[in-house]
Amino acid sequence: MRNTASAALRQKPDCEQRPAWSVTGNNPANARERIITAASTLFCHGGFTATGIDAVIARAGTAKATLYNHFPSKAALIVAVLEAEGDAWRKWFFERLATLDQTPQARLLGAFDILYDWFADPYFYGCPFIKAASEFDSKHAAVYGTVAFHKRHITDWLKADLAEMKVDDVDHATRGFVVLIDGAIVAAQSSGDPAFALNAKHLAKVYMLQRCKE
Amino acid sequence: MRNTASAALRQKPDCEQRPAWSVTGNNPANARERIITAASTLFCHGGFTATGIDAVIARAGTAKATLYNHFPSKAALIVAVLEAEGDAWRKWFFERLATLDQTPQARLLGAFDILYDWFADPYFYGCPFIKAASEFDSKHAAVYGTVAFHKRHITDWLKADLAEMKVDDVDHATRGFVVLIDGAIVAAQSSGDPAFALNAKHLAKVYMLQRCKE
DNA sequence: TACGAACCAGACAAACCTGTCTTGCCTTCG
DNA sequence: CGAAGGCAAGACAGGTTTGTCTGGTTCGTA
Repeated sequence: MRNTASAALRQKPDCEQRPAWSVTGNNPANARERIITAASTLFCHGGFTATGIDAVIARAGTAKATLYNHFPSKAALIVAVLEAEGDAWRKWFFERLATLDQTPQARLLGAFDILYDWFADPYFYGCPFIKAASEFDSKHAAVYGTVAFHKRHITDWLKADLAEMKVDDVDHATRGFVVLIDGAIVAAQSSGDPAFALNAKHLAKVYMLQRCKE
Repeated sequence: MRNTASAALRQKPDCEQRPAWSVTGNNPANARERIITAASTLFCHGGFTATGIDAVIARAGTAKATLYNHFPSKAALIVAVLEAEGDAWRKWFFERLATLDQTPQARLLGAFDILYDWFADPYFYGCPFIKAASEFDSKHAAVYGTVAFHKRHITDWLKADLAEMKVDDVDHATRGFVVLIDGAIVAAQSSGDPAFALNAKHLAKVYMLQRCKE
């Protein structure tokens, strides 16, 4: 194997750090959380398949047996990572959302400012669920279950706010906001420019001016 | 290795087919094209890293030496696949775009109908460039070069049409359309519902009504 | 102190992955 | 005809991956 070009496809595990919104950033005594934290960082930066178990335990500082004591397989670890990432992200996002003005308009527009802060984090790595849906086929039911669960949370929130605004067609409007949010995430991640959140916000504002009854 | 749960992370290579827009769908005598075609299908469905060289040559019906005669490494094959996918997709997209009315408004809105047809293809697997940008770190320069090249084509087209429309701020408007297109792709792919193209189209229409000078 | 749970370290097996090389078939062209 | 080149088939090497197992250490509690 003299051809070493494939080494360019593997990542160096040292430089990745946890983003600010993550709860499990510091080193807790609990081995399970250390594994989840290390795996989240490595999976989300280097890819789920490309990152090996050995890299995870090296970063977590645990034994391999400990990992397989907590998770029956790498596939189960991936699902657990996605669940933990979703929990932490939603906690961060909805807590920040709760500090905004109590009108649905203010929340819907302010959400894009929160997205901006997410994108501007120096350790921003994109949305783990979009990554997982990109990397795995839809046949992987467990992975796609976590994707659907997260997306359901977002759409439930959007629907509630849009219904409160008495918008014409709540479902239609919700799907429009899903497009704006997903698009902002992908554009910001693939370009590295967090300002796409503000472009999405502007589209949302124009939409709300034209669509809102009151 | 009695624990076989990780088998759930690998794909069955038989069921994937080429989408309708693909040019290299049929089996040409040329070995290089057969490899590109097979690799495109397998990579885009099963993931770039998770798909092995053996699966590619088995589907292409070639020898391993033939593959390494045409491509120096798997990393080079991935780049070649992305370039071929981009060429074929842009050819399909812009040829369909050319059949639309010759006003920039008609082209910009009609583009979302073309996206709808793309999403509705039974073998739609999302955007290879979004997949690649999700799976690989931005440190992989060759991969990210193809992503930037493709994105540049799209933004150049958007900018030309928006400038022709004499929209207020062409760059700002272009970024808004990038959000709409990326969002429609991701929402449609992760949900399997092509109608997100029409939600994006509606947002574009509202935006153009409010923003266009004439 | 004794005990047990949790954990670290690392050897190990079996499979798989990338990349190289050999052999031989078949086509094409001088 | 004969040489050459493209290609299929597949063995092979070296490394990596997931997952298991053993042995020893630490820590909390009775």
